[in-house]
Amino acid sequence: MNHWLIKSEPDVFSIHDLAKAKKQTTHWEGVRNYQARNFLRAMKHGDLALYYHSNAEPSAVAGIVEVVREAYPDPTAWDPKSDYHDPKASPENPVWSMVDVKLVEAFPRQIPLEELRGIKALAGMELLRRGSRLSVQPVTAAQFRTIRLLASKRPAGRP
DNA sequence: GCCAACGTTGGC
DNA sequence: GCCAACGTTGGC
Repeated sequence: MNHWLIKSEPDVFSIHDLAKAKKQTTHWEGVRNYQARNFLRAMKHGDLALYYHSNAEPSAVAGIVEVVREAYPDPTAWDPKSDYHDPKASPENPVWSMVDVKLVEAFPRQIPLEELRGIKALAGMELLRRGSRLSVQPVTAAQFRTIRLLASKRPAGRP
């Protein structure tokens, strides 16, 4: 099983929105970066992903989701009314893909980016790379485990 | 709101 | 194929 990290701006769609969604499941549409798309296409049913809130206060890992449907065409790409419209795309040539993800857990304590930066075991994470803005990215099983464990503990350095 | 970093576009 | 200009992402 592979592990991933997916970003969403909570003002657009937060993990709490996902918790309220039908079957706590959503289409992960709107990815318009080829590298991110290729990672979406590599996702397998049952893979787990960290759900990251970007452009948030604070930006943080907010929970975990599970891939419940593997990549298929993203119809918002050829919808001229969609914010995600791409004139290159059509039903015959979808260009872009999406997966379906289902909520596994909304962390009772979100892990802010600043805290992640202080953790040695996470030093190699793509998310922490300077200038990194990839919205779908792989994480190692060890990184995934480290963050999941952090979410169940008090913040580092507090009594 | 600013701006650095990055990806994409298009002229040549 | 190069690269300048532009648009976007996302931390701060």
